[in-house]
Amino acid sequence: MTSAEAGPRRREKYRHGDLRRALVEAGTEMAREGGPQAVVLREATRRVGVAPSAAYRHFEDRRALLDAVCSAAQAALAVAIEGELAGLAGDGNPAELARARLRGVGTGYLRFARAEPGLFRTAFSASDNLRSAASRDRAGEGGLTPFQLLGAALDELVEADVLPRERRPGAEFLAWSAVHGLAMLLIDGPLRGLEHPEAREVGQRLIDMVERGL
Amino acid sequence: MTSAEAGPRRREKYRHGDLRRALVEAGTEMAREGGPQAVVLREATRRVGVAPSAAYRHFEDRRALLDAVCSAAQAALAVAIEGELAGLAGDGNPAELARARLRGVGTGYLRFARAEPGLFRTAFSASDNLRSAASRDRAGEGGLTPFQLLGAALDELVEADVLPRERRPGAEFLAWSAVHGLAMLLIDGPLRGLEHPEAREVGQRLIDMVERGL
DNA sequence: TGTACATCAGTGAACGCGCGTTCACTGATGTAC
DNA sequence: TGTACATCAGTGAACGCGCGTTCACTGATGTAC
Repeated sequence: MTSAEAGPRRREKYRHGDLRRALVEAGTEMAREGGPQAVVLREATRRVGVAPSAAYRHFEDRRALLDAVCSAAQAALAVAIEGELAGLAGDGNPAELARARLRGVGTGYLRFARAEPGLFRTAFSASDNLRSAASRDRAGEGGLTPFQLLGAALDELVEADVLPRERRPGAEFLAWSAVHGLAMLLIDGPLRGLEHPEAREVGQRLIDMVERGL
Repeated sequence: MTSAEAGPRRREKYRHGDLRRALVEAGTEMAREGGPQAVVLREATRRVGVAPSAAYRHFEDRRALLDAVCSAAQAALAVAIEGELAGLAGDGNPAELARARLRGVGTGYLRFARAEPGLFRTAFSASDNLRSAASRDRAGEGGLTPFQLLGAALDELVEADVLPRERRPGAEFLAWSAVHGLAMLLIDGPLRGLEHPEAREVGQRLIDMVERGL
């Protein structure tokens, strides 16, 4: 920032300036293409145009880079869910809106899994280190992680008297299980290759089941 | 077989006799310890006590070995489910029995995932080649794959007039999604490390949700 | 404003590793005569 | 029953590969005087 001219190729300097971010972005692109396995430290430095050893100024080891990419993937999932929720209009009835928001979380989740299977798989390749990482890094624009977005939707359902309060504790694990499981079946399992309308339909049926069974 | 004495170390021969099976067993043991990634061709030959190249008499490549291990893992899952079903007594009421059998499928599935996370992950690391493999190799004692066991349980539910017939098509994907998703959360996800009573309880709640919502 | 200097982000060469796969081979086995 | 032989399952050495990681280094940067 200081007094650097806003020249076009100012990144071609000896000091990169933002190598950490650049490596995470390269790693995220690789995860998008091939899942967590494809996040290769040497390849990331190659894409950024830097020596392999340079990565060790910013990450302790390969796993630390992967953890950062994993956080980025979770944030991307959160953004996808937020995008799904943003379209929802509250036309009066709060119960209906709360229902629609829960469905939106599920729909956004499934949409992301199908659109970005590599990132989706990466988002769930957590190491134990990551559990203690700042949730900020795994959050979307609104500051909530995917899991927190689901929790918030369930809270709204309780507020709107749709979900009995005594059913609320632990409900996120039930809803998440169903949607997460379907996502896995759609991208890696026996439902792999199901095309858009059918995938969407089974997704809606599943969300129906959750709403009814919760 | 022919005229070999039933000596103790007859396997120490130059010709192994059943190398294919031995390699699949070694690979399965490795999968048990570390999931599909841990199925390493060279290591399998090492464990069996044979040269690496010997594997190529029985498998086209590493992926073919992994496919065989994957089938074995699915068969093990089927056996676990069968074991869960075997304990069920039919004391009259066929509707109750059908319900109990569906729950048994889910419970066996979850039990296996928690008891054998490596094999469980391996069972779902299917390659496209595997889709055309004989279902016999992926089946339990009764000849049904895990998926077919679930389908059969749902059929019984229809027969017993518990599940409306028009709800039956595609129902296996909904039930499977929920249970599979919870299994993933329990072994790799945020519910990792949940101990037996709690894990069992959330499993039962999930199965309740499926029964109610189906 | 000008110069000396400490800092530390990135370099480049090297390491050991274990993998999957290939190839010409060997020798125990069971069969044909 | 005995011998010659074809078969083919397993050998052993070698290959190229790309990985993660280390280490002594260098030189652009910003700061202290």
